[in-house]
Amino acid sequence: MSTPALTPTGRVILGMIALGRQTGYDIKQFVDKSTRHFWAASYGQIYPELRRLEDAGLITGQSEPTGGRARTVYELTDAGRAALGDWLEPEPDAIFEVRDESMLKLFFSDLGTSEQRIRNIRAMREAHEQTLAQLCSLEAKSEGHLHEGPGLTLELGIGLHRGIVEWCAATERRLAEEPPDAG
Amino acid sequence: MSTPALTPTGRVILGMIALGRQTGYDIKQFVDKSTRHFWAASYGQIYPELRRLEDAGLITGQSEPTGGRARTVYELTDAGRAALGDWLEPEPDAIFEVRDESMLKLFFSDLGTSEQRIRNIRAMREAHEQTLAQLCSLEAKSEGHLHEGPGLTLELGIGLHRGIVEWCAATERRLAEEPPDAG
DNA sequence: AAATGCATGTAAGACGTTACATGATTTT
DNA sequence: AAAATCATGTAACGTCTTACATGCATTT
Repeated sequence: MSTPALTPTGRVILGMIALGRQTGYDIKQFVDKSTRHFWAASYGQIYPELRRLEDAGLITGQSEPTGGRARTVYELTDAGRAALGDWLEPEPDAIFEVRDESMLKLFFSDLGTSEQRIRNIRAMREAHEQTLAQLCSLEAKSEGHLHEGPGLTLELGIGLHRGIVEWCAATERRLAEEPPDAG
Repeated sequence: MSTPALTPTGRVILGMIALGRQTGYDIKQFVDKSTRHFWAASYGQIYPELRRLEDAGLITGQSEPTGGRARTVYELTDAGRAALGDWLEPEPDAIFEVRDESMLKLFFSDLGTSEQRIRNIRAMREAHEQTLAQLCSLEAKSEGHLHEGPGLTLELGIGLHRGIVEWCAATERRLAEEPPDAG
């Protein structure tokens, strides 16, 4: 028999606490700086989920105010470590979901003008160039840790966004060379 | 002033009807064969959303049974064409979301063994190899339409999944060469 | 006769974001 | 004195998946 399944947000929270993140606020900040590009979380999920994880006995929280400011510090229980260890095991049906509105617009772009299609690809490229720049600035700060988990996902994320940017650039050139209405 | 905003599932439905898909069932089948890898939709969303779009005056449905089997056929109204045209315009803040559980496991993989990390990357590669194979078989069927919308998104999807597969393969080799515990 | 495909739909629950609300501490 | 940061939380709403239920038509 195995430990009960973690909810989606529970997974990232448990992992973050295992990495030493202590408060809901702390977890949120760190998620935004590290896993956001492949696994996001909002306060509206995090705080209720911390309660549920505590009720389930996977974490324990202690009130540790800073001056007059309320603050709850969490750590893993043995059950929490076990649940995290179970979840960490590879599985063939792990979640992989993409929702890309620019690609959807591109998919339907035969319904618009060819000029609109090119502008859509350009907007797409610019958005991914921004994300790429953010990821690259993170990489610069984490020199020498590229064989560790966070370094590996960062490297993969950079590769993916760079791939999209390059495909967009190449496609922009290709479409510009083509006759606008070759039926 | 502009047309009212489309819901997420409304976007793909309106576009699919514009492409000639007539029934909810038809839309679902086609989504699964074309946009699924970057924009999915389920029956539980599609049928209620068809009602809402009709109530909003963006599509009209007619009952056209096949023998004794109920069947409702939809088409766009002028308002629907206008709403679709508006949405088709590029926007810098278009939705782009990824949720990749294998990457999350990889991110936290310092908490497990290095052998587990490699198995995780292998599982990840195998999953994406499957998706890649499916996309490639679609590409084989759509020869000569690669400058049209669906061809472009298919090409991009293939590139992305191929990129992931290659990164996994390269990283598997790299990690196999490394000492298992170089602190 | 059975299996597959066509076709529609709902109900329950899980999941998620956004906006709002509050207030202390620290930095500028 | 103001702005930014630390810190917690909720309510409303939007969205989505899953599982279930039904039944005809076509193919094997």
